[in-house]
Amino acid sequence: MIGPMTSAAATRTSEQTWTIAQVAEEFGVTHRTVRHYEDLGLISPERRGTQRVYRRRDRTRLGLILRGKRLGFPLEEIRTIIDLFDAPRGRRTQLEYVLGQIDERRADLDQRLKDVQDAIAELGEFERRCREDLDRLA
Amino acid sequence: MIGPMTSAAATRTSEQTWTIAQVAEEFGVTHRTVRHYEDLGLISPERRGTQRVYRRRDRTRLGLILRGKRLGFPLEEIRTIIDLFDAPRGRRTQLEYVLGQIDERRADLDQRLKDVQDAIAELGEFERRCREDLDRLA
DNA sequence: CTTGACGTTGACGTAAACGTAAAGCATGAT
DNA sequence: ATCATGCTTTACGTTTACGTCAACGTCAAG
Repeated sequence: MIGPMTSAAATRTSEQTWTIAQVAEEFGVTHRTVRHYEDLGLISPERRGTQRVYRRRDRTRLGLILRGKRLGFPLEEIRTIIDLFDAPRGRRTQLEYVLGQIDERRADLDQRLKDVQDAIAELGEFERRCREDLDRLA
Repeated sequence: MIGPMTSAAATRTSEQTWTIAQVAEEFGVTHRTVRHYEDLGLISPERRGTQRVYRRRDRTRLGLILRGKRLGFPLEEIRTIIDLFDAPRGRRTQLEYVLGQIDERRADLDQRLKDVQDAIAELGEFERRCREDLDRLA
């Protein structure tokens, strides 16, 4: 079967769902990787019987996970970060805790931003020198 | 002994050098880490007899390595990148190869830049919602 | 000349992040 | 009914990036 699972006449108004093969394909990872993230508690798809059923929420989290990986964060840290987005924010103390965590994360990301910008700048400078060398050769 | 090695009356005009303990301390890593990078060929300090002698060049490379790590690049890839900076650029074909590599690297870094910017933006949006919640609680 | 303090080379250990079978269900198609 | 597909768990293997001894060299200070 091709395309999202719609279980025929059943849950049409309900949310769209995907199989593990579909999300793995979509995000360019293996099913093993997806299940590994579940083992670590980064995603928790429902079960239709024994099979995993992925919803939009799971795909969103998977996207956050992979972006976090591209930025070099370890999976455990990524888990605490994306859990933060779903954390309860009812009480004032909880909200203040969350806001504190946000500041920590931002400091981390600011460092990454500086790193990337510096790297890009140096690469540009290096390219400029290379082009100079190339011109001199002409 | 404290401070950089100056070998008393000898090489004063020569370059300043450091011991492994000094560079490790300076960059906040262990000596084991520094030697590991050497094993992988990311740095290659000279030897004064049996001991390693680090110069400015080695410290520069070490800085590049650690920044690459913060950006999530594997050490092997980092090696190819920083080797690029020291690559011979005498012939035109070599220069064109280097310029091609630069473009690949830049594409990678551009993706990282977008990732960081997106993450920071989402974090800001999330913080805004949290502050709204906090205001409503007041 | 012996003691530290620091440096060196193995060599094995480990944690993270999966890879890779192996072997068993479940379900639609023939 | 069986057969192929796809999903499942279990479990051991692998790679990366070091940690952690162990055992030895070396050199200035007491």
